[in-house]
Parts: sequence; C-alpha cells; structure tokens
Amino acid sequence: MSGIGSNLVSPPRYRHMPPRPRSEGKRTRIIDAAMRHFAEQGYHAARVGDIASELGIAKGSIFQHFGSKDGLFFEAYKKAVRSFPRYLDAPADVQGKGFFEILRYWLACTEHLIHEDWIPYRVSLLGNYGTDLTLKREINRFLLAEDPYGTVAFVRFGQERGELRQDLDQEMIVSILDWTMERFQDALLTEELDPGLFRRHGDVAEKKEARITQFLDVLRRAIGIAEP
Amino acid sequence: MSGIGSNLVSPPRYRHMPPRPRSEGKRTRIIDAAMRHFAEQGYHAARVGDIASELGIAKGSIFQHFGSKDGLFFEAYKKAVRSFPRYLDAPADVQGKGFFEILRYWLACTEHLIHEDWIPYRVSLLGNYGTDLTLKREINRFLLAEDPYGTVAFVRFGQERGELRQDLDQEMIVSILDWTMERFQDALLTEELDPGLFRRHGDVAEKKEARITQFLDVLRRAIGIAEP
DNA sequence: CAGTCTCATGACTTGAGGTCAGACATGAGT
DNA sequence: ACTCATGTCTGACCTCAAGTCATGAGACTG
Repeated sequence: MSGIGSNLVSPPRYRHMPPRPRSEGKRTRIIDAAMRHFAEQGYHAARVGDIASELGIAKGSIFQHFGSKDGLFFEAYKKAVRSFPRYLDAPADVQGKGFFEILRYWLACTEHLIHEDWIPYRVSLLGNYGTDLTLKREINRFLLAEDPYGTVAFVRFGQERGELRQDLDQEMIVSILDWTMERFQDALLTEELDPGLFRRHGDVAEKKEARITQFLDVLRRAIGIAEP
Repeated sequence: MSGIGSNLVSPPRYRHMPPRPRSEGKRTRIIDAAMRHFAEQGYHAARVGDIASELGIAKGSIFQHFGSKDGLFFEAYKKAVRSFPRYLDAPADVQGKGFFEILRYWLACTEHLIHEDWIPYRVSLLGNYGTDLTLKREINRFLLAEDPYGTVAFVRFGQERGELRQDLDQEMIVSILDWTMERFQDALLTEELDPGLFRRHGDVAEKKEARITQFLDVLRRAIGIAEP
C-alpha cells in the first residue's frame, strides 16, 4: 500500500509533464487488462506481474505508468465508473415519465448490462467494498468531484418537476439516493455475480421486478411528494 | 489472502478438538491487540509481526491460533460487532416511546460511544469496506447468521406496535434498516474518525442532531405508518 | 549526428504473510 | 519420579508479490 501520501493519483510523470505523448495507447491497454484481472480475481489476488506478462510487457513498465497497484486500480475504477450511464442519459420517452420512472428504467437496465459486460460492475464493486480505506478515501473524493452518475443534476431535475420533497435540502436527497441506489444495485448484481456476498438474498430470478417496484415505492415515500 | 477455500474460519485446531484448554486467555489477548492494530493502521498496514512483538510472542503463534491474517481479522471483527448493543437493549423508558425513538436513542448514543471506545467501530468499518470481497462474504454470512444487532427482533417489535407498514415483507424492512442504519452510522462516525472517507460530509459538529432527526424522518416515511 | 527527452526493461531489493521441525510445557498413568 | 502423549510456542526459514532503478533503445530537435 506504499504508505501514507503515496503518489496514488499522479503517476511519477517526468519533469516537463508534456500532456501525453504516444504512450496513451499503452496506458489504455494496461487499464483494460487490469480491469479484467481485478474483476476476475479480486483486488488482492490480481497480480501486477500477470497483467504485465499477459500484455507482453515488463512489470516495471506498469509501475512507471501508474506508480503502484493502488494507482492502477484507481485508474481502472475510474474508467469503470465513467463507462456507466448518467441518470439523465435515459431515453426521452422515459424521462417524460419522471424521476422515479427513470430510476426504474436504470435498475432494469443494469440487469441486462451486467450480462453483456460485467467487468466494470465488478470493478466498481471492488472499489466500493473490497480494497482499502486509504483507497476508498481517494475513490470518494473522485465520486464527489466528478459525480459520474450525474446525481446532482438528476435530483435537481426531480425537484423542478415537483416530484421531490421541498423540505429536504438537496444535499440530503443526493446522499440518500446515492446510498440506497448503490446498495440496492450492488445487492441486485452480486446476487448474480457473487451469491452470498450480501445479506438478505431473497428469492432470486423473476421476483426481481417486484423487488424493484417495492424498492422504488419505499424510496418515493422517503424523498418524494406523496402520491395523489 | 491464501487463496480460495483457505481455512479462514477454522484455525488449524489439532485432531481431537478439545474445546479450549487454557490458551483461551492468549487468544483473547491476541484478538484485543489485533483490534487495536487494525483500528489504528487499517487492514493492510497492520502487521501481524507487530502484533506479535507487542505481545512478546512469536508471530508463528498467531498463525497457529488463527490460521491467517484474514482469520485473525475475522475474529477481531466478530468481537467488535458483538460488543455493540442490540436495538432492544435500549432502556425501558426509551423502548416505551417506540420504534423510531429507539433508533434515535442509539444514533445519539453511538456518538458518545465512539469517543469512549472507538476501536470496535473502526474495526467494523474495516470489515464493511476495507478488506477484501472474500472476507466480506464471510462477514456477511456471519451477520446473517448471528444478526448481532437483533434487527429481526427489532423489526418484529415495530410491527407488533403497529409502527411499521404491513404491506412490506419483514425481509425487505430488515434489509432497508440494515443498509441505511449502517450507512448513516458509518457516515456519522467517519466524519469524526476519518474525515473525507465518505461523500457528502455536511457541516460537522452541532448540526448532527438535526441530521439524525432528518434521517429518522426520511426513514419513518419509507417504512413507517404515516403519522396522524 | 549529437543531444535530450521519453519510455521500456529485467534483474534486484524489500518485506510481509505463512510454514514447520523441533523445543517446551502440562497432565495422567504407573 | 519417570515417561509418554498431547498440546503449545518458537524462530529460523521460505515464498512470493510489490516496488526500485541503472541502463539502454527509440524518437524527436536543432
């Protein structure tokens, strides 16, 4: 973990910091391979050496680019998270149906996306629960700074449509949404990728839609305007 | 991490498995020291060797007792979690005030307890977010099996008092309560122990009570019967 | 073509987790 | 007391992955 204040974020770029010469492609290839390895093996079991040899490059090269295993994971994590859609990327017709229908849409979608390409989901799961508090702090800073799912804008959207309570500050709603969605989604997907990881499994398969509805109902009561 | 199916749970007890001779005291001392080290340094940074030398014993001895660093942490985690109160341990007068007041009571208490003895809180935090998915799976199995906070009984209590919705199955309520309480509590306490670990900090100090109230309000709407 | 920069390399160091053969302790049976 | 068996402790040892760095190959500049 290379101690406190390690150069986790910034690879040890050389003095002049010329934005990015031509090694961009290599970085990308490393990150992609790393995502696969982390996703398949977990953080600890993944070996930097394996990633290097799979790519036919030297291990030292990876450290030159990313500074540490943590640094490499962090990049992989960022890439994974950035590959996810933002709330307001939902199709226009769904958006017309409002805040909670957008949520339903994405929850349903997630399920499909998982099967098509589960790697980024797994990597984000690792970032959320399976690395180290030092790294998690970094990750939270990133999430806070980038808001990669566009939660803030989405909540504003809901408020403007009058679907959300006015008596809660936006900060609080954003927090609640982040927490519960993350957790619910993690529960949904670990059910498939990783049975037994989360508590309270419930009965798999087709009850999933019912659970989504139930979850949304609870969420609506919590932060939404009471239904007519 | 010693691979899949490592003897994480069961220390390599010898053939006859005589329940526990006299080494019980030693196990306890090791676990206590381990809790301190994990709490202070985090999972990775904590060194088994340090724990051993602090106790003036051989490192090998620890491995004999707990099989692996994971195994040791798992025991520390269990001890930490078991040291927390159960929901229904609240004083009688508080219990008389009902489900949500019990929650408020514990949330307020947590704050004080943290200052008195923050070590177990930190250890449970590590178990929740800062180790490894393999271990987390073990931890979740444990939480599910032991229900150390007595959430199930507590929810039943709330249902019997008619404070909780009837149209949600108990399983769902328990999940929601577990999730949100864990998360909210983690947010409260990391604010003190570990600023910057969680997103959305809010303004520290004295607004805490207001936040608790707000949180309970949201929770009541989500899973409680609508107020008169 | 010399000079300078970036980038790649792989042998090397470090250090923590984990192992194990043997020393040591304990208690029961004779 | 002596022995044997069982259980416990030890510390030297092993393994293996993260991380380092001197060196050198390319590539661009003037």
